[in-house]
Amino acid sequence: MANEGFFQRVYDIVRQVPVGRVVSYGQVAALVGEPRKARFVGFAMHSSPGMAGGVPCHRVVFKDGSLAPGFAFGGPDVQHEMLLEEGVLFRDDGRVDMAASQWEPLA
DNA sequence: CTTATGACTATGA
DNA sequence: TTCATAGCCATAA
Repeated sequence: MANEGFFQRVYDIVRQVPVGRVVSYGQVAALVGEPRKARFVGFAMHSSPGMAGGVPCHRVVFKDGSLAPGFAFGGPDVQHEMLLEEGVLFRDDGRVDMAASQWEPLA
């Protein structure tokens, strides 16, 4: 493991995110051991096989809890709805309540 | 080989 | 609080 491409490692982490939880791009990057590649985490999601590949890219959000504008499954509203279905808590601003729904890796 | 691009984040106004 | 800019570095052409 860990010898695969950077993207492959990102998919591996995102795949471990449980339902009802979200992670920030920077957090995923940190979990793969490279916190400076936060942008490529998002880029990896763009190239990700999606749910079909076991990569719930809709659970990956900004550190702020905002969703990706314009690159979600058809609109941030769709991603927002999907997360609601998974039990993710949202604030009135339309942002994810990171304090309650951010995934904390259990080593 | 070089250049351009990007689902980010931190910082400053 | 929101908005704009800089730095970040892998991937594609």
